Order: sequence, then structure tokens, then C-alpha cells
Amino acid sequence: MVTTDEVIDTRRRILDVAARLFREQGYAGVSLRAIAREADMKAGSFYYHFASKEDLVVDVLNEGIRAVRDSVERAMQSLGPDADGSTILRTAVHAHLTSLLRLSDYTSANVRVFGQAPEGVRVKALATRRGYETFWDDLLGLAQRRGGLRGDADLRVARLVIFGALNASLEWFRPDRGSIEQLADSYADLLWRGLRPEALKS
Amino acid sequence: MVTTDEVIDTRRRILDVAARLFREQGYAGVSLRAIAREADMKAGSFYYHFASKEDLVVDVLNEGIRAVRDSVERAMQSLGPDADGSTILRTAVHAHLTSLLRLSDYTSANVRVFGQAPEGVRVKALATRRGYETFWDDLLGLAQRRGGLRGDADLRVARLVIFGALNASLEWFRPDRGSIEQLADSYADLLWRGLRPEALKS
DNA sequence: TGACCATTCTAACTAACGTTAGGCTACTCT
DNA sequence: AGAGTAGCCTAACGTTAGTTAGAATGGTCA
Repeated sequence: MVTTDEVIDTRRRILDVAARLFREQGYAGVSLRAIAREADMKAGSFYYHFASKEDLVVDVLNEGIRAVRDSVERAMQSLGPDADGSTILRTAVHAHLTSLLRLSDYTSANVRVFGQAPEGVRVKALATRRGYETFWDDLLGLAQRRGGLRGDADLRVARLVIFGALNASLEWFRPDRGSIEQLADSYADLLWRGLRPEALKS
Repeated sequence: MVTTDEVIDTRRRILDVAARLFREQGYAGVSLRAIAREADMKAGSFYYHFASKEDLVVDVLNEGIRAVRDSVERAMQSLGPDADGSTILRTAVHAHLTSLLRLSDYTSANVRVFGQAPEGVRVKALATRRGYETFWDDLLGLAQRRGGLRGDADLRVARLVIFGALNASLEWFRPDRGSIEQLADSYADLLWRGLRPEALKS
């Protein structure tokens, strides 16, 4: 057989399986033997591809952020530079939710597992997370400077609220009980208009 | 000595210790021996007070919701019936955050541990959670019917966004780097006014 | 004082975990 | 054809987990 990417395929298979299991059962809930079983190998063979369980989960977490960031970046690029604030917000929210809830087990594994993982893992997966946060801060900052977002809005607070709200949807969203598009629209609409009645300005 | 509440005190001590440790280290990160050590007893003695670790964590989780609900209910009652929407929102947000971030290890343990706990635990702690969600739905619904909140706002979405945003603060908030009051004000303000520029109405 | 009972401790069990050493297999390349 | 090695497997190690049985402790009350 071809030897070139045989190993890489196996490694990818392990990562895919691990992402799915971590997403479903959390960090401590997934044993190495379970990962090996789902990847059609024995537990010992795992160590030919990864140095430890912690190394594996670090890779899963970082790939999760890479995927969601890629998703949002592409969506932004498809917008053109003159999109208004509402469109930017809705599109970014939609892209993030799509990666989290439909496309990537890696992204959902990150959201679910990051807070459960041992400190050493979190340290090695923090920079990527921070980078994604900065990416959103830049995104919102640019839109605000162009007048697309309320000028006196605290964008750090906005990002924290947005991240908290979007990522929490992982815990309750079921694809058969609502579409991601509708969810994204609802979330973006609330974040856009707020809860204040439109008639008055108090 | 008095025998009447000696046992109850010990039981409470175990619960307090467990709530703190769960809050700090998550479900799987806390061993029964660690709980026993912090509660000044040996691991075996624990089983005189609880049937299992799962039973213990169920009690911790439910107490966490009881505490935060009590906090928000009291704050609401202190408002008087003619408070406007902005005040209601800010007060409820502040009360929730206070219980989560300052007053109760039980509440923070619930937020942190619920998603990590085994299914059996989650089932037994779900009703209390649902009850608290309904309490917020009623709270927001009443305010909306009185004209205090935007009439066409989807309140289920609002509650999901609020819960997601508030509870996520547990992961990053540090008391020495900002006050809960300021945080609550910022969150409530964003949720109230949204990100749309105030000049236009698009 | 002595019986009783509530509470705690000691010591162990079983199961599961991450990890490792060393052997087997089958393909590659000379 | 034979040497070398990449990839996987077998079998085990040491640790830790939740849990349990039974002994010890110490206060209460007849």
C-alpha cells in the first residue's frame, strides 16, 4: 500500500473520533480505550501517534478554534467592505453557530472540554482562543469605527456576551427542533435591538 | 454535647466543602478523599452522611439553584411593582451575578459542574434548573406585558442569551479586576440598548 | 456502672484509568 | 531473498477512584 499518508490518515481518524467523543461526553468521560475502540485499534497503539491523552486533546482544542475562526473569516470575506452593522453581526453569529452546532466536532469539543481539561492543557490551548477573541474584537471594532455599531458600546462586554450566549447554545440546541439560521437570526436580532421598547428612549 | 444538629452540621460541612471544591476543580477533578480531607474526616465516614458521590453532587446542584433563585426573588421584591424594564433587567442581572460570583459556591458549582456530571445526576438536578428558567420567563413576561420590555422581543431567546452570558462570566471573572456591580451594569446596558446605533432605526 | 447507639475510622476490595515494554506482522528497499 | 522498520498488538504496571464491612470510639440514658 501507499505508506505516505497512511499514518496521517490514522492520526486524523483518532482526532476525529476524539473530537466527537469529547463533544459528547466531556474530557473525563472519554477514556483512551474508548477512543482506541472507536478508531479501530487497541489502546496501546494510540501512543504511536500521540505522546499522551493531554497532547491529543490540545490538538483537538486548537483545531476547534481554527475551524470556527476559518468559518467566520470566510463569511466576513464574502460580505464585501460596505456591509452594515446588522449584517456583519448576523453573519458572524451565523458562521460561529454553524461551526459550533453543525460543521465541527472540534469546535464543539473545544467549547465543552476547555473548562474541564487539566491546567496544562488549558495553557497550551489558550493562545489560540485568545487569538479568536482578538479577531472578534477587531471585527466589532472595525464595524463600530465605520458607524455600523453603536458608538459608545463597550465592545469587550459585547464580545463576552456574544461568546457566552452563542457557546451556551451547545448545551441545549437540538438540530431537529430548530434551524441554525433561525437561531442565528434571533440571537443577532436581540443583540442588535436589545430589550428596550422602541417607542421611547430612556 | 448537643446531639440534635451535630450530624446536620457535619452534613452541611461536607456540602460546603464539596461546593467549593466542585466550583474550583469540576466534577471529575474532585475525589471523595479530597472532600473528606477538607471536611476533617476519613473517606469512609462520608458514607454515613451520603449514599454516594452522585447523591452529594445532586444536593449541591439543587442548593445552587435555590440560592440564586432566592437572591433574584428577594431583589425583585425589593423593587416595588412599578419599576421600569431597565431597572428590572439590571436588578435581576445583578442579583444573579452576585450569587454566582460572590455569595454562593453552590451556584457556581452548579454552573460549572452541571454539564460535566453523569446523566443520572443531571436528571435529578434538571427540574430545579427548569424551575429557575421558568421563573425568569415569568419575570420577563410580566415586564413585557407592562410595556417595560420591547413588545416583539422573543423572551425565550432573551432568557437564553442572558443565561449564557451571565453564567459564562464564571470562567473569566476575577473579583480583584472589576466589581460585580460594574459588570452587571455593563451587561444589562448592552442587553437593554443593543448594538444598533441610536441615531438611525434600521 | 453497664448497655446501647450514633458516629467515625481502618483496611481493604474491585474496577478503571493512563501508560509502557516488548514482541509480532507485513511491507519496503537494497 | 534478506534486512530493516513502520505500525499495531499483547500484556502488564502502578495509581487512583468510589465504595464497603467491620471494628473502634465516645456520649446518653437506664
